[in-house]
Amino acid sequence: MQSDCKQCPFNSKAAATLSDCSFEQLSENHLVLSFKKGDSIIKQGMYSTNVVFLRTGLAKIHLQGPYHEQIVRVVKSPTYLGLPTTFGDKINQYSVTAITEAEVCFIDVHVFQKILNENREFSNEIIIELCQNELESFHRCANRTQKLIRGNMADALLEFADKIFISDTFTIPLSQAELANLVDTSRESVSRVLTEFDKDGIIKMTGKKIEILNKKSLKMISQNG
Amino acid sequence: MQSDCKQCPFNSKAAATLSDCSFEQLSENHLVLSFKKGDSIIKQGMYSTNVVFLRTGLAKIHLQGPYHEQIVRVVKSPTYLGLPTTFGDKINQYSVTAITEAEVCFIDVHVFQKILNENREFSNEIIIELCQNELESFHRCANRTQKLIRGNMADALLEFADKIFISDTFTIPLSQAELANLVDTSRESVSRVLTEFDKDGIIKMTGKKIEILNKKSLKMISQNG
DNA sequence: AAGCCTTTGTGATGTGCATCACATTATATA
DNA sequence: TATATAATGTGATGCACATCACAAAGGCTT
Repeated sequence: MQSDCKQCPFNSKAAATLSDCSFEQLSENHLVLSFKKGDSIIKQGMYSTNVVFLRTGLAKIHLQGPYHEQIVRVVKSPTYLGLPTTFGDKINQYSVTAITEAEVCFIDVHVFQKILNENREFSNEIIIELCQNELESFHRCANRTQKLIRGNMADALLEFADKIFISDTFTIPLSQAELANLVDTSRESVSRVLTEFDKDGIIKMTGKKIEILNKKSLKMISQNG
Repeated sequence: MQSDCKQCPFNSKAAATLSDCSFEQLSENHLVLSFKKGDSIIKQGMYSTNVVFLRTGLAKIHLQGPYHEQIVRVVKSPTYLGLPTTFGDKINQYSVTAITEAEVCFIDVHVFQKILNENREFSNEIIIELCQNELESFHRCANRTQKLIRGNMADALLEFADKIFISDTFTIPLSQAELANLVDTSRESVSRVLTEFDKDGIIKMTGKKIEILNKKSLKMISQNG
């Protein structure tokens, strides 16, 4: 399925700088697919020659660690995915899986490269995004390894509220086992910490729904133990 | 101090694609400085409008974590540093410190940006490098958090041997306290593990010099506990 | 609604490693 | 050469968290 990229409401900031000609190339050389929760969008170890643009929905970036699956981060549309594969050896070094319904554009590498070369602003935006990712990785990694579980769980909840859902009430589209892989703990610890937070009146859990009642406390926990 | 960049023997793969004109711009708009071990090249929190090219020597990329300093990784010349600062808010988000004698070129951002825009190959190379960094970060982070100390120490030693010094005998230009910040442990654990490895005949320590005697064992330890 | 599989809650137990504490050895400085 | 300072080695202790082991509850499927 093709579509007119210029009309796409999820046109990224980077894409906004493209020439009409480039838009046309994009429109004619991409594929839009729909994914259901749990569907694999990018699979670690597989060959691929597409750049992926997550148009709508949420996804998890994850990879096989030495002992268990590791969720690197949760991403929100609109965003590009799989750039390292595209510019590397074409073998996906990580997986991306939809954690909500999602629409995804697959763009052929050669087209993407061509557009990149013909649009300076666009390639600058891509570089900027990659740099931001690098910084985020650094800080995320330092935090995860230095903080205790309660701190990391607090961070995760705050990120869902402030970055992903932009709301203090949300339903995390991950099981506790997945949360554990995101926060670097065991499933059991996730359960324990969440019920602790609930008992302390910091959050309110109703089924899988979470409401943050006391953001200040969460931030305190994030900073101390 | 200026110099002719085209003659620079540490001309990166990326730079090799530059036009003569760009080389001239580079030559006229950069500064070469020498650093001694321990000197700060980039300082977290400081304003900066320079891209840094590490021409010779080794450096550590490090940042302030929530509880203690964290060494993100050790880098080897030739390599660019501080790109995220350049393309971000111009405030350094991490520090870089020389861990051996080092020569460094400071290139003005505007010149660098201009060269980037005028040389597609060059900007492609930069994108590729950033993508590789991202992948490396992912894997490094997954390993560090999942493996036990012995495994992480083994990885560190293997990296020094295979990636940094390209030799099984080397002197790590870091104190054990710094190694601890690199490997996510305590100084004491670093000491204990190293003496363990030495007693087991896996490495031979002579002062600060380390000789890897049994690389197979190190790889085993890296994979298991 | 019955049965099955997945997800979640919670106690009991064990352990890897941080932390503390101090001895010992290198390195720098006067 | 003496003296302060930093870097290392090594034991003893404690604790955060993984792991194990079930029970309970939700969500499927037929």
